[in-house]
Amino acid sequence: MLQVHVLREETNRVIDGLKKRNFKDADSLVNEAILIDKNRKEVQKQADDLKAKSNIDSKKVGELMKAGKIEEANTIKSAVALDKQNIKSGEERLEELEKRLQEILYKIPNVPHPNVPAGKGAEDNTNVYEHGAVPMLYPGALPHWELIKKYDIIDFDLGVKISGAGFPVYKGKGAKLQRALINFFLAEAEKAEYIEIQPPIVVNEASGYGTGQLPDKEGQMYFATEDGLYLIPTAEVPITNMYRDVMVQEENLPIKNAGYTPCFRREAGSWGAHVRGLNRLHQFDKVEIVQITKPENSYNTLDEMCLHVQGLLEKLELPYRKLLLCGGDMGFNSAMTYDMEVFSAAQQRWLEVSSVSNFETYQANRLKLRYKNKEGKTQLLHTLNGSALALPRIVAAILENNQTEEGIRIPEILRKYTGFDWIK
RNA sequence: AGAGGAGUGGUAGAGCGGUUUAUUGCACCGGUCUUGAAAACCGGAGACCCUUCACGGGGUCCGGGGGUUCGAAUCCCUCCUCCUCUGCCA
Repeated sequence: MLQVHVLREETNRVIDGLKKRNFKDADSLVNEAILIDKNRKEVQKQADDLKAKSNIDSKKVGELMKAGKIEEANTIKSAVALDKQNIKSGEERLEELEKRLQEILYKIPNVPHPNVPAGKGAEDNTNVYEHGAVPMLYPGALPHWELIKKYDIIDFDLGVKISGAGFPVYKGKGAKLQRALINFFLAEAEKAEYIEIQPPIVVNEASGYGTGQLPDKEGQMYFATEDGLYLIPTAEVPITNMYRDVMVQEENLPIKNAGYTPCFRREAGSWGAHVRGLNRLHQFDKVEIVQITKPENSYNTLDEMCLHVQGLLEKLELPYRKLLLCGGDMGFNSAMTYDMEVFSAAQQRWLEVSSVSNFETYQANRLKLRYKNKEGKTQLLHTLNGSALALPRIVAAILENNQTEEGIRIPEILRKYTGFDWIK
């Protein structure tokens, strides 16, 4: 969430920025937040002054009692009791105002970076880079949902039987390919000096709020009602929340973490025509990279993280393009996002396999994630994350792009992880 | 899961209803001394909110929340976490 003082001091920048997202209520929400905050300050001032007075009076009671002046003490006592009433009602109003302010702030998305183009949706994203040639497939080449049956490596029907749609079972070389990719991604992350994390894959409510899945997106997460825990939709949630309420030492920056986890998404309402096979699942595997940086470094870091992801795709010999998302297509929390899409040759479609974002202070403000700068001032840090990478669509592209009449060729770089060169 | 114990500033650890603006040691930072360092001595240190152009001032924070009281780190309730013992189980 944005800081109120930013709304107050940079009102026009915020409102103009939000308009790039097509965010309709920008004017009214921002102005309402400023107004409530002003009100809040007045109420707090009154309550604080009254508290200061009753603190002094209470101390006086103690002194008078000690001196044996019971009469005078009792007079002050009753005065303090009256002040207490007023303090209590002031605090109730304060609490109410703070709650209302918070609710409004939760509704305001992050302000896009100046370089983010305005736009409504996917059609307004900017293609900033393309790499690799689209492979020519032999006649009769198959989409991945046919290939997995032909070679018996992933079984959706079995998943339906034991869980439901969107929970595939990986078998034999399918399972090993999956495991090989995870190991490859983690090894590459380690080379890039990310510390590996194995976090819990269920999180509490506070963590959901910390990274911004709550309060709005609870419908997208699986929820264990008995224990009040959510299944994570991405490793971003547990990993970034490790730093909730943390004051980082400057010499420990930047923080670089990478983690492999399964991810769970209910995908309520997002099932449609293009979601066959591995294109969209309720459970999938992903390696996520997370960085926490000083504000002045975060955009260099965003580039660095993109290049890391691009390197992975190049090593896997997958043709890809890099998109700068427009305001309307960006996630709620993000100030700037690049998507990486691989070309899946049999489907003849671009598939999103990574999303790399800079949240600036938007998450850090909720998380209370800060450091002390050289002047000794406490400052919010910037958080960033990116998929490196999400597995299912990578698997789909590898299967489709590398198919031959003899079988599916495993990319060179993966062979030491899979232990086999072909799926036949 | 049951019984008992405990959660205090970076850390260790006092305080158990009003001289606490929370003792003190260690660690930390600054200074004196020293060629330099160590030791010694002196001094300083937190977070958040409000107020002020600024100096400063006020408020809140002793695991979280609630209560008793004129006044709570201190008493009561509740939740969380940790430790010990018992039970159960990968």
